[in-house]
Amino acid sequence: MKNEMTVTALQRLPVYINYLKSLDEDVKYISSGAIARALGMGEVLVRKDLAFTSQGRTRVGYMRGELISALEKRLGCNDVKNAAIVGAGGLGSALLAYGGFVNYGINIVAAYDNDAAKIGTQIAGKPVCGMDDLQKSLEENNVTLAVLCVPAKYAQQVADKLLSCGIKAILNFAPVLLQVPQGAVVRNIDVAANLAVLRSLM
Amino acid sequence: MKNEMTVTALQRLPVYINYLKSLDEDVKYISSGAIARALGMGEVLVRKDLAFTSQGRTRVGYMRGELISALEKRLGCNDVKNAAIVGAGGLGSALLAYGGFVNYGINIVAAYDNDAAKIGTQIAGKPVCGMDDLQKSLEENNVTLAVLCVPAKYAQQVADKLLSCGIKAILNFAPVLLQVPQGAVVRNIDVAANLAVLRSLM
DNA sequence: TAGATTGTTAATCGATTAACAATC
DNA sequence: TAGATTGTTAATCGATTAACAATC
Repeated sequence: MKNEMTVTALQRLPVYINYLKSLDEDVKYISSGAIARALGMGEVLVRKDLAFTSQGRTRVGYMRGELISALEKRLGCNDVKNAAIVGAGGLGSALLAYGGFVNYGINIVAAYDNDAAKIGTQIAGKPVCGMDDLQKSLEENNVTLAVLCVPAKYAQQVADKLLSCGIKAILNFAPVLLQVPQGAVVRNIDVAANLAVLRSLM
Repeated sequence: MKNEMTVTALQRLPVYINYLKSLDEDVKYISSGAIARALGMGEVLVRKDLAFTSQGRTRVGYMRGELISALEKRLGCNDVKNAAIVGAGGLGSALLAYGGFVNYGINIVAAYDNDAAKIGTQIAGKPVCGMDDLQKSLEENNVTLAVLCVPAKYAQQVADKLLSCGIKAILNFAPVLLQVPQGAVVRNIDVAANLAVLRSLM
């Protein structure tokens, strides 16, 4: 299993996983051509993306279950990783309650917020913690991955604090380009921008 | 102002807008080089992206306010467009309350849901409507743009209904590849997949 | 066997960057 | 003027697709 894979290709793995899981249970094997047609992609690209799994069998295709497992393994879904939601507003609360992360071996353990009215409460069964003694709390919860759902205005300063307390990767929903030190990883999701781009494609 | 612009380039326009708006008010002019450094991009790419605005002045750069206006105009932020949130669960409710869409001239007018307990109520001052007589309701609200926040299981069937009732573009949060007819536009945001990809980049 | 399918090498396509003339 | 900056043409880089040998 070779490990050189571009981010572009990596991003397609969840797409394959979702599609493969959506198939009827009695679909045991599937070819690159069938996947490509279903997803509107070129079949060579599908084969190239899936080649690392060594699951392809000539004349047969890929065994669905094994392929899903191999893709999940490549994405790191096997070793469960804890994550925290930072900012327990509307979006943060919704993500706390969202069950979709477990599919990728991600365990949302807590939210962090500095609203005294929220601290100590639970949302969707998960505790809302304060931001004092953040480092200790993150260590106790074994969290190095954060989802940042604070207002844009505070995003950079909260990110700075998170990174200084041991967070290594941030999924950022604020429409702000975070400045982070070498070694930290950030991905951005700007919902409003996505909707604006969609509108201009109508 | 030329109009041939790839989706790739189009997606960068909100990034420029956000950055330019974040600058101190007394920054009147800015060069492509300064923008590039701030955003970690190549400066030629910035110039290419901004050339359509005809705002660049040699030796001077771009006048910030005019540049923002030109970018907003290109994105279509000027003619305000109505949109609906479909699925008034946690995520849908959070998006109803989110104020960031107005920056792009998008007006969230209502939510749609088929939970009788929610229909007729308001969330963040916006009405939650039922899905009966959807076509009429969408027409009355003048909505052709929808944000789909229903569980994956129902995403395709709800999308079908939306499209049959006049919706032309869907921002889809369900981890499902929607099958839509020619002419309809879809963009997908899979939050869990994004977090999984981020994790595997740590 | 013949035919369907994989994986890889070479070619193409599209996006970014380099080079540079134009301008103020 | 000299120097800073733009916009565009040509070159490069990276990702996708075409061609094809290998295989069962």
